[in-house]
Amino acid sequence: MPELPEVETVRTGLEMAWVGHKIVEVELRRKTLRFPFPEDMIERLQGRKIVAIRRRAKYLLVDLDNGSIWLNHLGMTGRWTYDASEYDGKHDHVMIRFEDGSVSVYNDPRRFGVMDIMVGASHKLLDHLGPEPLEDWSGVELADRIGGRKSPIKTLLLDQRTVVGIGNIYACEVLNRVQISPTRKGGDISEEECRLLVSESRKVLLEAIAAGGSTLKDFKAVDGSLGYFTHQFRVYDKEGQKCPCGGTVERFMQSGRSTFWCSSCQD
DNA sequence: CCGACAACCTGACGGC
DNA sequence: TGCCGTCAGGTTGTCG
Repeated sequence: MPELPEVETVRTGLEMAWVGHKIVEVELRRKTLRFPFPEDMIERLQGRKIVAIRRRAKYLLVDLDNGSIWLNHLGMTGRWTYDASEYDGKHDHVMIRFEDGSVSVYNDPRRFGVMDIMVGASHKLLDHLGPEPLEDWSGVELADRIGGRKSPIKTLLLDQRTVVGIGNIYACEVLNRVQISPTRKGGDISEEECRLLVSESRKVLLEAIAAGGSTLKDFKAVDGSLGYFTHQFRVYDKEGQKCPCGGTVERFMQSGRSTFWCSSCQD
């Protein structure tokens, strides 16, 4: 489900619902998602007040009032909702109840999501992550990182070591907007093109955040609202349809993922 | 070191 | 109606 704009949309929603509230009850309906829940996750959350919710890459970092951090990743289909009146959906795996009686439920059909409690400031899953595209990224930085690489630029943009937050939708959209072929080798991308990739990536991500993310099937914000950036897709999931340039959108597989692009304007 | 690929899991959809 | 193959917003680990 979530790339940076979707995670950011969820973060904003959770921030409004959770910050300042104390967790009084946590219930786990199963022992694992992608990894097992930490043994002591329930005890570490119960009785804690949430003081802030941050995002690093596609991870949500929930700051607790004792200094520890509750790490969340939504995988492909993870979703938080609040004020869920029921907690018996087939894929409702986690429930947290706050002091004021409100309830939030984590639902995740494919269970690729992750939850963990960080004790220090670092975590194995965060160690290798590249720059935040909306903060400390630049054309020079990107050129540095992909220089000499033989992998296709599409694959490199998806690699969270190159830059974080970009997934399959936005990688396709950005490459179409800058008219670069997804098959170009990283090492063959000029510094000027890197600058272009950086500025256009930021633009697309910000537009998508403003639209509340992209809803393909099941993505929804915490309050249930849909993401409207889907309507601004130029190529993603548009095989056979018209690219804005007049060409036709094509699809092929790269490293196991579908790439949507237009051979008329991207080269 | 690098890149392709399978694996994790459920559900939706199209073809027969 | 059912069965099978394919694909889906992500990430990790393995193999050549």
